[in-house]
Amino acid sequence: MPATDAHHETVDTGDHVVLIDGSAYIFRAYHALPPLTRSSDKLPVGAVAGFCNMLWKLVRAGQNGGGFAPKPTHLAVVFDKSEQTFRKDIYPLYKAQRPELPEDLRPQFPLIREATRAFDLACVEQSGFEADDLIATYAEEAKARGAQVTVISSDKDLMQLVDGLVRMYDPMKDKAIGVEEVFEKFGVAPDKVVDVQSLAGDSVDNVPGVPGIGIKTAAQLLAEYGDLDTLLARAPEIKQTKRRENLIAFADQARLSRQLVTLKRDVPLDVPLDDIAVVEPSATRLVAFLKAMEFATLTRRVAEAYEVDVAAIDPDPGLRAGASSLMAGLDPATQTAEAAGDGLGPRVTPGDEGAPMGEPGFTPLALAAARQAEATATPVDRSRYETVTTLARLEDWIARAREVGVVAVDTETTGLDPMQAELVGFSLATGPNEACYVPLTHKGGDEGLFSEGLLPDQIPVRDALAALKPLMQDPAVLKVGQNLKYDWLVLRRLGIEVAPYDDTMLISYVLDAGASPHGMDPLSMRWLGHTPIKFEEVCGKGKGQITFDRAPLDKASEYAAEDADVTLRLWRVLKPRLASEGKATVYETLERPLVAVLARMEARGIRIDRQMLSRLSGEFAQGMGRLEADISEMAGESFNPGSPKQLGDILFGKMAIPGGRKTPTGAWSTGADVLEELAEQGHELPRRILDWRQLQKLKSTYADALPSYVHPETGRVHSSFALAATTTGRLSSSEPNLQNIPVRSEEGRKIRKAFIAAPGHKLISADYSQIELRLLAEIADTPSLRQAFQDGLDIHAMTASEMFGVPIEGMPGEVRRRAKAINFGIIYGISAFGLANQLSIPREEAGAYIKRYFERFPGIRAYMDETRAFAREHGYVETLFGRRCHYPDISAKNPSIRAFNERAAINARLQGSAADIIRRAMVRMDGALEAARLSARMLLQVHDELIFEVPDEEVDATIPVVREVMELAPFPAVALKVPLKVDARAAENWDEAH
DNA sequence: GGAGTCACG
DNA sequence: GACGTACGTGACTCCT
Repeated sequence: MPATDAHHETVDTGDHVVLIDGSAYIFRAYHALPPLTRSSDKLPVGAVAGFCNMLWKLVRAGQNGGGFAPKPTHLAVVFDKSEQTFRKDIYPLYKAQRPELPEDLRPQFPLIREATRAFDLACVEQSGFEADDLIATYAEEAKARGAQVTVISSDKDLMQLVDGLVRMYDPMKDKAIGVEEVFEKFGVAPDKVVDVQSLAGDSVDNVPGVPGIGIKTAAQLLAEYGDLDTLLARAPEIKQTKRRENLIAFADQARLSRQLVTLKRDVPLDVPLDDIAVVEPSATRLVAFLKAMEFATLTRRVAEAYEVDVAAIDPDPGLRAGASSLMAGLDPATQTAEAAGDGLGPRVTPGDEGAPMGEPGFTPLALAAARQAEATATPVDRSRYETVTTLARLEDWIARAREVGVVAVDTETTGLDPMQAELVGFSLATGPNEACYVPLTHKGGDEGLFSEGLLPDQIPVRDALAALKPLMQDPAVLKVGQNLKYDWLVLRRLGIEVAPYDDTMLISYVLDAGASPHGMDPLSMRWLGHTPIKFEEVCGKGKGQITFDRAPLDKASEYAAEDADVTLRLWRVLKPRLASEGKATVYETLERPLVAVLARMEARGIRIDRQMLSRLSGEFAQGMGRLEADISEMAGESFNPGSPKQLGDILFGKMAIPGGRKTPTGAWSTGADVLEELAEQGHELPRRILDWRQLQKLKSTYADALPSYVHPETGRVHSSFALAATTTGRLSSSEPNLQNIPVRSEEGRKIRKAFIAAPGHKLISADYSQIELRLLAEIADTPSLRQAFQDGLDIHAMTASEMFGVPIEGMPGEVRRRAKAINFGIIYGISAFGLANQLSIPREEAGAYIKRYFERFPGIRAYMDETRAFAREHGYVETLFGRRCHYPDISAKNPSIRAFNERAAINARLQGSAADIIRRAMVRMDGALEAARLSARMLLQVHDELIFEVPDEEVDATIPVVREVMELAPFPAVALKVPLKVDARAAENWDEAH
């Protein structure tokens, strides 16, 4: 090893002093380099590896023509020592926004100091001073002695040091920064950089600057006025009103900023400049260190250069795997961060329209990766949350949200129903652990006549909402929620329409439907390795549960702020996956816009005729009473017909009727199919039971329950539509479920008649005809089926004719019924057993039908085989529009589980494509109606049907618009060969419109 | 809280 | 030849 000039101690002309900003290096390396871990124990060492490679290149400079000339004669790695610096003393907010250190970065700090020592290089830090001040002081002294200086850092705060003798060097971009580069960045020479920074401020370090002045303006002003002091003195001359006023009003703030950004060049150095001379390292010690780190390549290189035997040197015992406590404090989230990082390639599937670039919340991949890492690696620290009690602090948070451009929002209310719950407070998050809760109507104080029991120190609701509203509607700030439709509705009732927004639940749904749940707690566990506070821990559960406004405020505040914190972290992790997995279009076209569409539908609600339902309830009760009398007489005893257990005992025990089946749990099966069969054999009791059950269902689930859902103020029923509930992309409806209102039986349709239009209005029902069969013809590419749809044939009759050779004219009903059952069976991923069951025919016969079907309609079998194979290989299937439905058990060893998943996967492509189509129609519907100046409003969606409420006089004009939007919904994303057909009708009630 | 049943597409 | 089935939901009632 050719020796460095070891005699070199006194710095003078011709020397090259290299100063490395250690802390900055670690951060940049951490974010720029892959999350490398030591293989034996997963110790994170990415930054250390980069650092060692850099040091090696530096000390080897000149030996192999390396570009870092001249070779360093003096070198120090400089670190920040403590948080408390003179800058904090003059301005406490300085660097107050610094995020918590990522968990897998923290252990790398001591390692980097170790690495510096292993290279026998100086490691410098001094309490009370930032690394930048030390660097400035060394640079200043070296320069004074005529030496050349290189500062290894890309920190703009150091750019003020650059001049003819001092240059900077960006280790990540491998790029030198001289006077010219500084001018490019700041628009001024290096000696004016401080003045620019004093004016422009710095949001990262919390340097205030002068409002309304950025780097460009600052440079321009300085070009005109020379320097900061002159500018501030002559500020009254400035023409632009706002700028002039700000410069005068914030002159002191500018001067304070100058104190903050000006580097101290006269720190009394603990380690004198002469002591940082580069000396030859001990090859043994260096190799021992590198070996302990398990940097195979570098270890070999160093050993070769020094001509030492790697095998003869033991890894540093204090650092090698298992011997150190460096892993302590690392939590499982670190592993998650690595796993997540792996999925982050720059890969974007062609054809995907990608994440919209100009939109708030868009982040370049590299930054997204850094944020993602930070979100997962920074442990949740609830002690850092703030409970906001003053309007001024709320304004601060709102300003911070504007600065960041992305804010997570969560509302806390008195209940689960967004149409009725009252707002209690809200939380915001702008970064990991950077979250607050704003309590508004928490109670617990004395419930006096005037105080309403409100706790003190809460911002008046009106003031808080007035402050919040502009942020929630600011087009430049992305609002992130988890199940945002809830918060959207709560806020809309208070006059706030949130936009633009993202929903982490929906992002997860697009990426992982069928693979994992999308609730906040499971998402937090899965992606952050963090268990949030449970609602029950705050409000209790069961009978003793209290509303959120009565919970202890400290606990409530932590809970609420954490929800926003976790939501923002999830967004940072999940959002980049949309682009990298090619699902941004699915999210943007089929999910996100539906939040507002569905929220508006839910808010409208639908009118019901309570009197009619009450009358029906009485009718049903009478019918049940009569049946109960018959039933006890036939059974010879009185029992509860609603108890399957008791009924089973009566039918198959006491009466000993043969042909009973057992449920999977061993109980007698008394399902409708079983009772139906017994009834056909002539048994009277099962018939009565079936009738009784029907009435019981209609009475309890519909006639009695629906009126209880009528909203006290709107007088209408507001269902809730879930966007992320099914594996296939369908919506679901609940509380009440308005997607299963009876229609198949005469008695049941009486319920449907109770859904009515407002006075002067009609209900329009528009439904897709045979949409899933049409999609089967399309996706399975079956010409005869396609032709049948193009010719407008009766598809079931045509199927029957094709299979059984019966002419369509005069076809017996039974023949068509069988064909219809087969068509449905195909959609469900047919099995001989299932078809046999459905048609009550022997399995062999059903098998023969299926065989016949496959022969007559080539393409169907291939479609099913292909779908099975694809699902098996990928674990998911995709709809026509790219929605993914996951089937993790598709390769289960258990044949029945496997077959079940195969059928579900086959069905999912059809059901899911149909769901996508109606979603597209819904997204466009409001705009189309508005463009046609129609006031029709969507009220409900029932999978292939949309229900509207329309003024009488607009009915005729509305139907064609609705039909067109629905029939053309697939375009332009997909051009179907098979036409879609929509039937639409208007009437006073839902039954007659359908 | 799970099981059984049944309403819908 | 196993295995036990049509696909996707939500609400109500029993009963442990």
